[in-house]
Amino acid sequence: MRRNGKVVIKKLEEKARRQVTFSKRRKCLLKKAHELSVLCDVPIGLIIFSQTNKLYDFCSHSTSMENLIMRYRKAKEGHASADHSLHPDHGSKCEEKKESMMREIENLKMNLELYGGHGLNLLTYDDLLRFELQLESSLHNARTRKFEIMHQQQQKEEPKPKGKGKEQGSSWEHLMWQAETQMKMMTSHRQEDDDVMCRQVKDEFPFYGEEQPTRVLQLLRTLPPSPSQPGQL
Amino acid sequence: MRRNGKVVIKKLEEKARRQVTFSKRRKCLLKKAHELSVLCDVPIGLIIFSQTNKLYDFCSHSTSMENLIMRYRKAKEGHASADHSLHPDHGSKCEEKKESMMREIENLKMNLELYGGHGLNLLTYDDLLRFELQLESSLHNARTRKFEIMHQQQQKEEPKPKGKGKEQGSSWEHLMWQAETQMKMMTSHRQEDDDVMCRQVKDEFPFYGEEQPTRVLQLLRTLPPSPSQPGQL
DNA sequence: GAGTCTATGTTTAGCTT
DNA sequence: AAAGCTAAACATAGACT
Repeated sequence: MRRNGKVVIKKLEEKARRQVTFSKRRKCLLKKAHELSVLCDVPIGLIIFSQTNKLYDFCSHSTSMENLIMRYRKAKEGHASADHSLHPDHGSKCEEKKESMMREIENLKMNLELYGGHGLNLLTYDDLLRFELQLESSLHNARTRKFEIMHQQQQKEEPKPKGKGKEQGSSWEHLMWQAETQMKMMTSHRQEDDDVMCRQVKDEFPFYGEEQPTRVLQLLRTLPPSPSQPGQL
Repeated sequence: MRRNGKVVIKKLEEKARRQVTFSKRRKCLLKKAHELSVLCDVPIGLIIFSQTNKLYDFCSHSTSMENLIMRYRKAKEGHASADHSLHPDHGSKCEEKKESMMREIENLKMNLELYGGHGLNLLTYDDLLRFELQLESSLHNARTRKFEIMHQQQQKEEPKPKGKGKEQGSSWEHLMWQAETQMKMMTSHRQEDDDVMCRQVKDEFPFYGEEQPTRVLQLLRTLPPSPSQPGQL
């Protein structure tokens, strides 16, 4: 015969039998939790520890265990005593952090977009002036760096003529000439209108070509394509 | 007839039916959790929220939900990964998201820092040239916007002289003069050296004065103070 | 441990009250 | 909503692999 009667809900004393039952029923319980969460579209969390301290858990698809714990605590708090001990909130910490990161990303993006000409109209006049100065300073830095590179390149090619102090003057002029030529080459496909050039450049935005090729590139490309050309004069 | 076939585990769309099923199955699930915890003498915690946010929970008698949560976190931490204090868990969901957000922030910051002169040495020469063009275009946009504002301001002050097309020429020159004067005033505290000016400007970086006064300001100020002045020539 | 089998007990969908 | 009914679907104890 199979069963000898209906099961009595009482601790199974035979270790082997207990283990088997645990295995079978646990599986089923997890399955049922899943079914309920799907059928009724509700958040469910289930935590089971075996006697050997192994964890078996389930959490409905649409949420996380931490979120459930947070909600659980909030719900308890509501009608129980303002209580106790252990980490008063751990889940909300995570959520908070994510939100603040989100805000940070928004800000960074907004600021980056300024350089694409987007959102300039949100600046005060004063900030606009400061922005202009900032750009000029950036330009200065970029050009300084450019000449630095060109200088290094040149030194590689002609390994030290003689006294170095004096000669720099003439090679410097050469550098300037070189720079201008290159710049002209880069902008040679530009049309009659400056704005066209601007847009062309913006479409090619990607910097950090070596270090973070895909990440930055991808990111910058997902920024709105800097549509706001400030009104024509 | 009663049943028409095996139950498909999919969200019940009829609200009434969903509610009934939730009630029946929830009761059963709680019962099963209890049975398992007694039969096999294991700690179990079950958290269910109804769609109306009502909490139904079960916790095996020998422990408490808080204790289970603690053990749950410890168990997750153990095998997940060997990293920092915060729970690396959420079955990777939360952590993954945070990490990707972190990466995004890093990228955005790196790009923003370029404008402060930081990290220019990581750019390829080619990217540097493109960056320079980008800056020029930004400058163009900023100045266009500046003149736009000045123009609007001026129109407010002298509400339309006569024919509007021709007069613009002269007022335009006035605008230019105004702009230059303002610019000089802003930069008047500048020292003998350009770089000093650059740093001054950078320390005052904040844009978006009106729209997002604290957020952006705060953020930009937390960026490294653009230390990398490209080497002197 | 874990899977299979099967008789039996339990759950539950669809219904009515 | 809740409670009861009933047959079909499902879970599972015990045995074996």
